[in-house]
Amino acid sequence: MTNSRITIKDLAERLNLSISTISRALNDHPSIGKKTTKEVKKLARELGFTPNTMASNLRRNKTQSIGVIVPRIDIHFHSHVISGIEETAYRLGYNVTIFQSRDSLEREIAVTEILQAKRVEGVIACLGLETTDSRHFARFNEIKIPLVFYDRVSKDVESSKVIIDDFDAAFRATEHLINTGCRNIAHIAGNRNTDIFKARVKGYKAALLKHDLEANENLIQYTSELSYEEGATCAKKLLTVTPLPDGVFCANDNTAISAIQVFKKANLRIPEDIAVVGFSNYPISSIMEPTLTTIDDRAFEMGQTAAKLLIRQIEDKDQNIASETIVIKTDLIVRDSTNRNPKG
Amino acid sequence: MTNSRITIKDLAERLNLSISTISRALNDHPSIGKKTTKEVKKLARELGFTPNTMASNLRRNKTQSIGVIVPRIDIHFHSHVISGIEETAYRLGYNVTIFQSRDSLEREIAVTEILQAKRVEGVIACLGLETTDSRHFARFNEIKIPLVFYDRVSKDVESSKVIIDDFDAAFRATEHLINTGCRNIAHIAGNRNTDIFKARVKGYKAALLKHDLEANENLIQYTSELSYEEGATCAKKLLTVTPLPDGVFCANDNTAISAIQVFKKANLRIPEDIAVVGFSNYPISSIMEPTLTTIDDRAFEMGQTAAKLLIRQIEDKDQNIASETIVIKTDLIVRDSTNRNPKG
DNA sequence: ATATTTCACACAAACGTTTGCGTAAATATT
DNA sequence: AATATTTACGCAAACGTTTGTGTGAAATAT
Repeated sequence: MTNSRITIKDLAERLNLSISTISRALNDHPSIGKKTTKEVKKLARELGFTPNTMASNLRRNKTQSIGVIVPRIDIHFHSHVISGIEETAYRLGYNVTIFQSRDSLEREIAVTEILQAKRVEGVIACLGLETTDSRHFARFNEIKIPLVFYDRVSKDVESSKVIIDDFDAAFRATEHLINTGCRNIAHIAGNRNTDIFKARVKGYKAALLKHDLEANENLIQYTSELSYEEGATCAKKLLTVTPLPDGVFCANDNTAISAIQVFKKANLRIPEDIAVVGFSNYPISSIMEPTLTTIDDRAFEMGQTAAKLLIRQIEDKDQNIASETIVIKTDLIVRDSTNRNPKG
Repeated sequence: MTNSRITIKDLAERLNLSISTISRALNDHPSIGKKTTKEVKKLARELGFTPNTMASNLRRNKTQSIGVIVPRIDIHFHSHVISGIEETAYRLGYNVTIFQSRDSLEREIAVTEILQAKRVEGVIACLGLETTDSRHFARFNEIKIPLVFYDRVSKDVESSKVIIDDFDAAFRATEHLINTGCRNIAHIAGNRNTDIFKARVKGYKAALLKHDLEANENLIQYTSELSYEEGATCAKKLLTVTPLPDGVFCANDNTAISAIQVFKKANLRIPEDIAVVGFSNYPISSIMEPTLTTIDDRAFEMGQTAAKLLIRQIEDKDQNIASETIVIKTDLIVRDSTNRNPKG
C-alpha cells in the first residue's frame, strides 16, 4: 500500500506542521514537544518514510561513507582487511564503497578522482603493484580528506599508515628456525624493489647475525612476485647448493608450499632434513602436510585498525589531522613444518 | 594552491557566465558553444574543480551506486563474487557499497533499511545462514528498487536470481566418478535444509540411478556446515562401511580435503583405492597432493552476471522489471584425485 | 531589406533536507 | 498584574547541481 517517495514535506502537510518541525522531530531535537515528536515518528513509520540521505548529505555536507581502494578484492589478505574495515565502519555508522585498482596505475588514479567527486569522508588504500609514484593521492590532502594506507603504503604523500613489522616478523621467523636447530638457513624473497619484502630480507639477515651465522648471499633466492611457480624454481636451486640448507624462511605461504613439495619429491623429510616457515597464514597452511609454520599477518585486525584510525581522523577534523603510523604485531604460528627439535 | 570547495558557481563568476551554462558546458550539452565549453573545462581543470556528486545525485535522483549484502566478505567464494560485481559495476559507471550480514538476520534487516535510505539504485544480496524468512527484502520491491540474489536466494520475495545448477554439477561430478570406474560412491553432503545442498544430493542420486547403481542411504553423510572437521568425521565413518566406497563426491572442497587426509592416513591410495571429487575449486585444490578434482563454481562470473543483470534492470526502469533467473554453467576440473582409469 | 530560423546563453525553479533566527503562547518570576 | 523566561513551533535560506523555458543576437532564408 505504501508508495515510492514520501518526504518530510508530505508528513508536514498531513500533520499541519512545518517541515522544519518534522525534521527536528525525526532527529529528536529538544525544542520539539514530546507529544509532537511521537506523532511525527508514528506517522513516519506508518507511511514507510525513509529520509532521503542524498538531500541530508548535501545539506550537512556529510556522506557517512568511506572509500576503499585495494588491488584486488579476491586476494585472501585483502578480503580479510576489507572485512575488518566494513565491520568497524558499520559499527561506527559509516558505510564503505569499494574499488579495485587491479594493480593498474591508470585505474588507481581514476578511482581517486571518483572518490573525490563522491565526497567520501575518508579513504583507505593499498597501493597496486604498478604504483611507484603515488602522488595522485595528494589530492586528498589538498581537500583535507583523511587518508590511511595499509600494507603497501605511499612514501610520496603525507598520510597515516597501518602496517605490520615485517622486519620483526622475519627476524622472529628466522630465529625460530635457529632455535629449532637450523644452522644453514635459506630465504625465498619477494620483489627486491618492494619495501615490505626488503624489510623481510633485513630481518632474516639480522637474525642470522645475532646468532653468529653467516648470511650467505646465494642462500637468498629472489622472486618477482612470490608465485607458487617461482617458489618451486627457487626450491630447486636451493637443492643444488652445498651444504644443503637445513631451513628455509619464505616470504609468503605460496612459495613455502611449493618449496615443501619440491623438497618432498627430492625425498627430503620436512622438518627433519629441512624446516620451512612461510608468511601470511593462508588457510591451506593449517591443512597441508606437514602443516606449515608461518607468520599470521593479522589482516582482519589491520582493517579494523585502519578504519578506526580513519574515522577518528574524520571526526576530529577541526584539529589538524596528525598523521599516525600504527604497527601491528604479528604472530608466529608454529606448526609441523618446523617441529623437529623443540628448544625455544 | 588549490583549495577545498570550488563549485560551478565559482566558475560562473570567474567567466561571467551563468551557472546553467557552466553545468551544461561541463556535460557537453550541444547548446553551448564549442569555444565556451573549452574555456569552462579549462578553468575547471585549473581550479581543480570536481563536481559535487551529492548535489547532482539529489537533483537527478540518481546515485550511481549499488548495494551489496553478503554474509562475509572474507570467504573465498564471496570475495570472488564481489570482485566480479565491482569489476562490471565500475565499467558501467556504478560504484558498490558493501555490507556484510555476518550471517545475522538482525543485521541483514538493518542493512536493508540503510540501503533504502542511501537510495542505492539496486541491490545484490546473498542470504545469511540465519535467514529463513527473507521478507525484509520485500521493501525493495515496494519502492521499485531492482534486486538480484545470488547463490543463496530468497523464495519469499519476487526477485532476479543468479545461481549455478547444483543438480547438474553434482550429477556430472558423480558421473565422472562412475566413468572413472567407481561403483560404490559415497557423498558427503551439506546442510539438509539448504536448497543448494539438497540439489547436490539429488544430482548425486540421479547420476547413480542413470547408471543403475544403488543409492545407498548410508553412503550419504550429512554435515551441518561442511567444515573441515566434519569432513574428517564423515570420512572416518565411511571407512567403516562395507564394502568400502571406491569414490566420494563431497559437497565442498573442505570436506574433500579432510576426507583425503583421513583416507591417506588409513593407508588408502587416492585415487586408486578411493577417488574423490570436491566442490568449489578452492586454490588449495590445485596445490594439494594429490590435486583435487572439483567443480569450479564460477564465483567471479557470477558476480559479473549479477551486476550486469542488475544494472540492466536499473536502466530499463521504465518498462516493468521482469524478474529473471540466470543459471551459470559450472566446470568440472579433473585432477589427480580421480585420475585412475581414464575412460570418459 | 525584412522575416524566419538557429545559436548561445541566462533565469529561475526544483531536488529534500538542515538550521539560524524569529515569534507567539505558556509558564515562571517579581 | 506586569515583566521575564521558557517552550514549541514556523519562516526562509542554504547546500550545489540539473533542466525547462525564455531571449536577445547572429545567421540564414525570403
